[in-house]
Amino acid sequence: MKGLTDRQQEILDLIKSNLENNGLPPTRADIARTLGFKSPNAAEQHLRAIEKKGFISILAGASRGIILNTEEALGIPVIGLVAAGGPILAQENIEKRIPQAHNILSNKIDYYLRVKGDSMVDVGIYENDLIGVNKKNPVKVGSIVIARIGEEVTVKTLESISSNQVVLKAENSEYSNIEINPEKDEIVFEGTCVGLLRDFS
Amino acid sequence: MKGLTDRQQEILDLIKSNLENNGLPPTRADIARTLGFKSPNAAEQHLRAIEKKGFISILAGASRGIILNTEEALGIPVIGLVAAGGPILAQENIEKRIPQAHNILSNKIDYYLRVKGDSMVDVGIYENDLIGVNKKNPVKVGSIVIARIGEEVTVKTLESISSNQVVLKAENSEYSNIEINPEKDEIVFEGTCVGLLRDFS
DNA sequence: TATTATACTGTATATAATCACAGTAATCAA
DNA sequence: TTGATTACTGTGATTATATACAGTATAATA
Repeated sequence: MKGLTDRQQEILDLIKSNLENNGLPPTRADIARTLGFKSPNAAEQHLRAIEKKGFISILAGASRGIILNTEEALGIPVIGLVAAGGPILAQENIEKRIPQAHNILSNKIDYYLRVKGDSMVDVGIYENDLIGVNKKNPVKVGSIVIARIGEEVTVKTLESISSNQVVLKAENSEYSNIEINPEKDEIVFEGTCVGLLRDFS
Repeated sequence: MKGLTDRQQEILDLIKSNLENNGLPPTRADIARTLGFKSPNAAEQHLRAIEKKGFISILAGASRGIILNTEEALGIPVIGLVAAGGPILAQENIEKRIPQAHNILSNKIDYYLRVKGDSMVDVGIYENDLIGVNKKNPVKVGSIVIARIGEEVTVKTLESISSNQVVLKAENSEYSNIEINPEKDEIVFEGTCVGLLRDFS
């Protein structure tokens, strides 16, 4: 799945905004009109290119038959138990997907992670809550981070960080801090916590 | 906005499922095929009737030009400050709407209410969280209820209830319980808390 | 250097889809 | 018992839409 050109991206965005604002995909003529093409065939050919790259599917013969294949359309993955060893977002860790509805949470969520244990109750994060994780947010002192230490994934507040010591703070007085020497033990920051979902039973 | 007949409801449901599963609205022929009509015109006439009752809009001349006007399509209202006196869901209380994406929270959410104050921190409900409120859930002892006492709306745990005393418990040791005699003071249960959304900044 | 991909215009056509018109039949309210 | 609403069949015109074919031009790739 290669990357889209600027023009192709523009068309993909147009399809998304059409779906969002009007509730249906655009026609070739719609696209041509909006982007100023004089021929609907220009839109047709762009759509073919975008389909070839895997971002959409085109239903043959159907009017407005454009289906999004983007991650957004699939939904945001919910990660339950993380299998030891592999990457968090590996297929086998995906418990389900939930529709991406922006505006629900204001920050970009790459995936949801189901909380195990009660080490963060003092900041209102409870067992079985889903925390929204952003992979690219800069990890900074004071933010709640998702860290992988060896094969274990944990959620803690980043207390301090330096070249030879990382301190992760559990927000529960019954737990003690985790201190890691990154020169000796492997620690990877998977992202920061930017949102939270909770179901009451 | 009158109610739909069974058949009309069936067609509205079909439109919704088509949108959800295929990402685009059905054609008249699609509807006819799915429901076993021998004429696409049967679908046409049902759509007109549904439009007349206000549940959809039909875009003249556009293929698949069916737009949902249902509450689900508009999104779930988010209630900020509740104006004194009026009903919670009054237009002026609606801060914004967020897309209804089922699967996000498993329970039915009628509206979201922005939390004021810290009276529920001990059960992990913080100021500015959005709590998902279900209006029809049976109010029972132990559940978190949204209650209107006189003109004020409050979120508390229902501690006990009888004909002459309702006890609402603040989940914060710095607050004391609220005791109300429903024979003297007006108390209305607006719903129960079934979900929670939080944004981390 | 030939080839492929990108980014279009322009024309044409088959067919997908809306939608009007003409009926039939049953139910329900005035 | 007349009219309105519901719930369809059946036909066909009109138009909306997808999509093939024939070009032009530029930039990147092999």
